[in-house]
Amino acid sequence: MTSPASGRPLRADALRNRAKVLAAAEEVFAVQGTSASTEEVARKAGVGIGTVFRHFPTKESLLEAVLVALLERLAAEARGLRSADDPGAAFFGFFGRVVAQAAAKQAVTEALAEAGVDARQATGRAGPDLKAALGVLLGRAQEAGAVRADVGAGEVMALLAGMSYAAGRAGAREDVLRIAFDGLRPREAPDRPGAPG
Amino acid sequence: MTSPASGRPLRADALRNRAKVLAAAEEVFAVQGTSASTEEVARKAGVGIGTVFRHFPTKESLLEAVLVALLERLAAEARGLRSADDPGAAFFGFFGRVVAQAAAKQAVTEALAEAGVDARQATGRAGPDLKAALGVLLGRAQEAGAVRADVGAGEVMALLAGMSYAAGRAGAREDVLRIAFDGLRPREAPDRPGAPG
Amino acid sequence: MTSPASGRPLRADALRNRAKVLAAAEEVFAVQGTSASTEEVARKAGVGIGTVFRHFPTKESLLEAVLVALLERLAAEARGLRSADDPGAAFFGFFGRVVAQAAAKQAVTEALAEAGVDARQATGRAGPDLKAALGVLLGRAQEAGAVRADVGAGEVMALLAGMSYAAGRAGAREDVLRIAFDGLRPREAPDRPGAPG
Amino acid sequence: MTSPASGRPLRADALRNRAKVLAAAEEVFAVQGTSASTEEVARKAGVGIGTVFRHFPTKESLLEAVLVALLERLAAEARGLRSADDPGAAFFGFFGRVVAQAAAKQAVTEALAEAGVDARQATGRAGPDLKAALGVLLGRAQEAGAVRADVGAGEVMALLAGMSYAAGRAGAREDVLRIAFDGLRPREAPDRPGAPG
DNA sequence: TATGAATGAGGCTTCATTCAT
DNA sequence: TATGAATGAAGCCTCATTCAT
Repeated sequence: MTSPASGRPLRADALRNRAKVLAAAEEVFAVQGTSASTEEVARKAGVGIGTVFRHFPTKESLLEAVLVALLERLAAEARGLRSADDPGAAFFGFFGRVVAQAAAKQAVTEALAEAGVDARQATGRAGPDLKAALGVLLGRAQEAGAVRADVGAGEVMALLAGMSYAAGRAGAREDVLRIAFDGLRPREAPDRPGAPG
Repeated sequence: MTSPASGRPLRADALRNRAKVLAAAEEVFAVQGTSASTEEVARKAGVGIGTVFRHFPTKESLLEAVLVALLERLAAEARGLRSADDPGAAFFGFFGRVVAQAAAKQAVTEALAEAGVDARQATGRAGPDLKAALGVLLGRAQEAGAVRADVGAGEVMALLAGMSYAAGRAGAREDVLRIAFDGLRPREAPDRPGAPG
Repeated sequence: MTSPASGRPLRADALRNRAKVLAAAEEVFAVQGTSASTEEVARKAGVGIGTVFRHFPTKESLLEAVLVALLERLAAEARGLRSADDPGAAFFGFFGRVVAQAAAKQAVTEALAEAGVDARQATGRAGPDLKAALGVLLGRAQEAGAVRADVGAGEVMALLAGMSYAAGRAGAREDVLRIAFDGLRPREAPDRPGAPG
Repeated sequence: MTSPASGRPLRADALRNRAKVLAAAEEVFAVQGTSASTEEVARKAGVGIGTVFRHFPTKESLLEAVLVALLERLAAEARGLRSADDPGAAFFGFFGRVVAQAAAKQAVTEALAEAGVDARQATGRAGPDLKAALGVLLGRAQEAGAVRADVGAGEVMALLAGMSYAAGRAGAREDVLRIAFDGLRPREAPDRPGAPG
């Protein structure tokens, strides 16, 4: 997602501008919600409004780019945990960090929801990419017995979106996450200290 | 919520119009989101734009009224289940129906979120009312051993909002609810180290 | 100006309502300017908006009625001074009181201006009536040598409107009136008792 | 007053548009009063409504700009007469021309009134500037014995506003001005071409 | 006749998008 | 390519006026 739809690679300065705009948009939308004006984004980025529209021909496309960037970052983080020592901790840790981020940036929640809506469309490859990376974490956690076997990546994505929403709007956080985590754990309490023989 | 803020009760025809507007708003906001125009609401209600503003002097006040109406309806339903035979079924059934509604009406989710944000403010008494009614269902379900004892109404509200969001946006539904419900049920092995972090 | 244009005399209660509306309009327009809403007038009068429009079919007609009432009152006061002992004092005193009133009620200035615009039209008989009454005061003051002989009632009306405006908007009052009064006095008789007040 | 509040000077074409809008506003407000619509101003200026709001973010700010422009023009004219040969003629001539202008442009009267209301606030520096320039003309005319010594610039401003109002609304003009001028002249030197012999 | 609810034109303002500089 | 001025559709809201109760 670093070149324009047209194909041709951007000049270095144009690329830099694109990045500035994207960063500004991320922050502005995070703070003011997605109804913030494009002008505001331009101001924050220190470029003219025309430059914003040159890189993102539509406000919607700008919004999409922000969501894609967020999803890509999450996917990258998930991929980095692919071979963590403790698969359960990796999975739950990742889940928790995403929700914490979402509490601060509404756009994260939207990105997750968007990605969940069938995991294609607007966000292009980013949704499926995240889902795949999350699927790997999930699989390993399931193999390790830390997560019940009968849930799939799709459900976890949805749960993630829901918890992110709850974290951002409704005042809860840890308490609600605890419920979701317990719901994700194996019912039988497989091999965990403290369970019956 | 059937008389205007000003005082004196409305004439029968005015009351009818108020209801028409409210119903139209509910539907319009459900379908198009809360950014739908007031004009659209008026059109759907079959009244002039002036009539909408006579009853709800601000778009915000109209939105609030819609949310309050939704919350009141949910609270009423919850209160109706106060003495249901099977407290567990009552609680989980209610939870599930709310989420199902939310899948169709985005406004329900917003109402829940709004209500959760400390349960006062914009939605007035409606938020706390729902929380209280839900608390009763929860308490009985807990007494009956159908729900774990260490969760409160606030967390359930937040979970409800999150699940509603997930249901409406991310494509899931029953599968995700299953996880949440399992998380709410008492563990077979009550005390167990390892909470989310 | 106590019966409707239609002819038929009003019932006692209707007449009372008309008066209430007129009084309310006078006060509301005085305080908020002529852009105050008709609804506000109805509220102040304690009647329904429909009643206001029954008596004054147009906002403009209501405004006119207010102006006419003011002019009639001024004309009546002027007529009451017709045979005052000191014609000069009567003339200047009247002038000063009108200006003082105008400082508080913007509508007075508008009434005078309206009346001056040819002294007919909108305000009907009221403009000419005031002009005539003022003319009498002026004539006697001129005969008594208190006012220069080469000014007519029309010019005095215009001067009155101008001073009223100045008094209401620009911060002046007595100082400016003094200039106008000196301008009205005969050149030949420099010092003379009776200053503005 | 040729650059926007924001800072940086406007591009040539933008400056031209700003001027067009201002001129149009001046004319529209002159003819229809200050309640004329912004849309009308845009139409008259031959620009889109958005352009008007880009230069003047509020209707009030547009109105203010018009008043300021008028006051500045008057102040400039007054300053140009600072060293006129005949101070009396300069003073009275200026006074008369202002009133004549006001007869055509209602906005002039409002500008003067606004400026008189303490000579600050809305019109910023423009009010005091005019008052100062007028004060110079007045002072020289007083030194030359053409104007009585016991009036100040404030009173003259107020008188100017009043006469402007009278000229625009009440039908008078020269006759009324004559009264005001006589009121301004020194009492002691009734008929006077050029001063004492 | 009185009431006040209903109406809708019209006003102000915002903002995504286009285009001349 | 970058800039930011210009555009105008569209949104919210007010208010004079009409009309059913």
